[in-house]
Amino acid sequence: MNIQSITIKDIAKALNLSYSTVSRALKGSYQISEPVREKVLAYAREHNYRPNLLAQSLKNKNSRCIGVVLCTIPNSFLGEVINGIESIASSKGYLVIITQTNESLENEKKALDQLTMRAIDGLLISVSTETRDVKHLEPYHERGLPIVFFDRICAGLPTHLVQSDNEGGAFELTKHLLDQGYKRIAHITSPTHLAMTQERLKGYRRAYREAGLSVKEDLLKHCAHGGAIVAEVEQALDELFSLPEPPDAILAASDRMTQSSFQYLRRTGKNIPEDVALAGFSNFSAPELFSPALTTVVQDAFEMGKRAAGLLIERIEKKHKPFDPEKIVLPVQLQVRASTQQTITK
Amino acid sequence: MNIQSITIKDIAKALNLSYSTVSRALKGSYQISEPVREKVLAYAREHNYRPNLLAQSLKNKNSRCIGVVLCTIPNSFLGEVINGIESIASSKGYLVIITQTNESLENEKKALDQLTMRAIDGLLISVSTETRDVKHLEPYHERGLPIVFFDRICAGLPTHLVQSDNEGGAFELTKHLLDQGYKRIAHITSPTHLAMTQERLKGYRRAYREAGLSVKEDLLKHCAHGGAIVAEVEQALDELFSLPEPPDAILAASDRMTQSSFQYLRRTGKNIPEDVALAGFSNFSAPELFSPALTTVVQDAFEMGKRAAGLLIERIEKKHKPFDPEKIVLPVQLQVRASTQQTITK
DNA sequence: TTGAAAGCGGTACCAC
DNA sequence: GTGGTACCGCTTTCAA
Repeated sequence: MNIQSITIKDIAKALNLSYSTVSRALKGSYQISEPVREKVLAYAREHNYRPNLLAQSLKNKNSRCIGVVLCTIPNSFLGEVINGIESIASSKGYLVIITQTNESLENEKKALDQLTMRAIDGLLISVSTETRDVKHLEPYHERGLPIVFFDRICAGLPTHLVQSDNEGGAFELTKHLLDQGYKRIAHITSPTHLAMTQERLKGYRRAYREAGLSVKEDLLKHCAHGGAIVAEVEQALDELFSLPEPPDAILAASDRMTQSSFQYLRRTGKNIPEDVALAGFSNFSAPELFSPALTTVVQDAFEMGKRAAGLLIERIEKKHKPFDPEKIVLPVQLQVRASTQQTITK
Repeated sequence: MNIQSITIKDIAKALNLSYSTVSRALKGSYQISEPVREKVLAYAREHNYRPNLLAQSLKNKNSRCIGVVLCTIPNSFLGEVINGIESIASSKGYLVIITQTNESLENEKKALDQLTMRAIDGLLISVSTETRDVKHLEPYHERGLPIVFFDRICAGLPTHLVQSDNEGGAFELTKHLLDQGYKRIAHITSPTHLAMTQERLKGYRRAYREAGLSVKEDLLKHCAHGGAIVAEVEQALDELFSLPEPPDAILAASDRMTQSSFQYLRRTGKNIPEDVALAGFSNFSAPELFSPALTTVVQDAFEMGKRAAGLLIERIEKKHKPFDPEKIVLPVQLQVRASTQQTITK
């Protein structure tokens, strides 16, 4: 479909000018006489001239589009990240194209294919749970596509990274739970090969260590699809509560895992926080409206989007200058609410 | 940025063929000899040939992209609609480009501009609260851009519409509240000029009428930004609870309004459902986890996306055939929970 | 069956 | 300052 009204050639013919003159006039080129410029601009305005961005992109080899790859759009955390990205991108005149992986590496590759065939100027990516390395990204990186990782970063490419303080968040949350007297804190999280998972585990372990306690490995559960499938979270919980010593607290690694755990506990008649405490990395918009109100580690999603987009666009626009890969770690915020506060000490 | 490896011309030169032959071979054109075709395909595969979609689009005047315009991405209802759209679009090989209006007509126009300059093949749009007519869409429609309205439809264009049964949903919810003994049901909703608002009001009024009661007009509150701004919802509630006869129930028209109302009631110490009942059009993923569990009218968001995308792509692919504008009204589902069930009758 | 060439809409180099 | 023209990568008509 092409909704083009008139082209540069039409203007040139109508005004008896050459294509190049019209093109220059339209771009406000310095050396075009005032009268000609005005004539062109007036005609263009009057006939509602609109440049064909496809043609421009083809010629200029840039599209003023940035591609975003993430696992899923309907997600309170990622939704806000997207808004952060858009706020920066649109202010700089970039269109944002979002693609979803649904946690599949296959889809991730397809998305990259689609995006790059359309000549995006840069890429923001939060990898899928299935992604173990950056092999599929290397060809693009080598050809000069600016890439910035956000949220779920993946090592191996000398480029910018923007993420939350996963280690710190997990540490604080675990410490809080231990302080509240919970001792058997189950951690439901993503596959170990993800850097994010490792970082959170590190914080979790550090809190135990600093409390002089040892981690029970059977309380660590990894969901292959990062909680995207409710059944995998339920299975993890089934296993946890079948243990000789079941957990007295659940630390979930994402919105989806937190919610599925919540529903599970509710359904199986466990009282929160008396029987089991529940807390998670979560950006629900109203965690205080849950019953009980939910303790969360909140990430600055909007800021993450802004920073990632900012770094990406900077790289795009200083294309040929070398740069130092930056790693931005955004602070997270522990919000303690009723779901982890027991009145009596165990 | 262009991540192109090799072009058709490269292949042609390497194989000593003409551009056109290569182009045809790549497309599997019928009249290309088997050996030539295989040679081209093999070479292309080996050298990782990837077509330049921009060039194809420029030439073919179609881009296999569809544009989506909606108010905001981080929204549980619209997020699911997007997924519905993507499920159909990607299965048919279309890339989806989503743009947000944030409830501003100005942004809506800009988004349309961006999308059409990039030659989208079709448009899915849920208009902003500020949008009163389709004037800004007419030029595109007239030039042949297939358009399908979804969710917030806007009359005036002979095209497909996909929406929820707003009238029925509001009717059922209001009837339910009346049945529960609530008499002064406040309705917090969007501006009256939106068709959706009118339809819901119609259902609301019908329920009152059928119950033999008359509607108190001072219980109807319209939020100019559709609830996007928390303050406007709070102001509406302030006004409602300053009335000589304050409401005993709140019927909110969207997720955002429902949530803001919930927070307001909580903050001002009103008990739900004893002091005030609360219910709304809402697609929260876990309304049962709220305290109290929330009565909702749930829309089939995913289906809405699927149907809208399906109709659009059908129109795109049968471009020149005439068509009958269809209006699809999807059923909604009333889910009664604790927030509207009082134990004692007033 | 294959090739030559024009053209999609714009840009930019090179002349004048 | 302005014009002529080649070219971005691909498609397609027309000829051979």
